[in-house]
Amino acid sequence: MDLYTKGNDLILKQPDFDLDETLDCGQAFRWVKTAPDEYRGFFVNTPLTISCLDKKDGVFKLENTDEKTFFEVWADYFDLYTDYSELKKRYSEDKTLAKACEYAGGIRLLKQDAWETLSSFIISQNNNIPRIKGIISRLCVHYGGYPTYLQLSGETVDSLAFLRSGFRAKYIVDAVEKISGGEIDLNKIKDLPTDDARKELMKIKGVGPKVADCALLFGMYKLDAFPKDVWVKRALEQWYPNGLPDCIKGSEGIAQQYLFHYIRNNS
DNA sequence: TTCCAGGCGTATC
DNA sequence: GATACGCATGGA
Repeated sequence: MDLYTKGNDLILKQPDFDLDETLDCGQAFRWVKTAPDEYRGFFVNTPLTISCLDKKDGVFKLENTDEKTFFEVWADYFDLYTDYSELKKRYSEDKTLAKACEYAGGIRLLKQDAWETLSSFIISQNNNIPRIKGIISRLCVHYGGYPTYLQLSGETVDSLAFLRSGFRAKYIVDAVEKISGGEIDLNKIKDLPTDDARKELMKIKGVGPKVADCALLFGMYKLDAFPKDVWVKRALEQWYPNGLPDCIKGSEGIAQQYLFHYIRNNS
């Protein structure tokens, strides 16, 4: 990571970072492509416009932010303190992962907000990415930003009908009730071992193993969480009938991102 | 029209 | 514990 100021812009030099592969690969749903190699989005409600000036050298322009916010928010969000070259080198001991890392070497894990991630992936179940984005967009337009669980407390299945989220509305309501009521504490869950944290999250209706693992991985940075959606299940059947390779141990979740993206775009 | 989507709750064995 | 089925919505 190398950050400097040029006029009114922040310039970031960062290898192993591709905007399309990272911001539009199904781990976050609120980044909007505003031009080729340019996205606008948020960490919760902190805005950023980011564009790539030089793909080969990994040069990015950050607008609508400042240096203080970069170090408080974005450096962590984009996981810039992790060496992805090193990670990919380790993953590439496995032949399939080597191909997946080569296919989309600019994927990074986004370290997102726990509540936004949990609620977004509740909405994601048995749903496709364009429609997930639509539901979350309607939610944010309605509240003028991504709503906290406190803002949502008091909403009902009927009052959330404008989302057109189908059967998922009742799950959102249950998550809001349990979290705003104190029955579930996301900050405490963050500090639990992954298996215990998963059990806690699954007390919420509509949160099963897959949604829980997405919240654990993307929202609580539990790297050993390994969400198994329909695509990853296909990848496991096709490439790993005898189990996952040892070279991903300790950061299974990041390897999962490469596999998810690879099989989704090559089948 | 039918099938599918970053699944899960419920019923049944 | 495993398996089968329904579920809201909308795009292909």
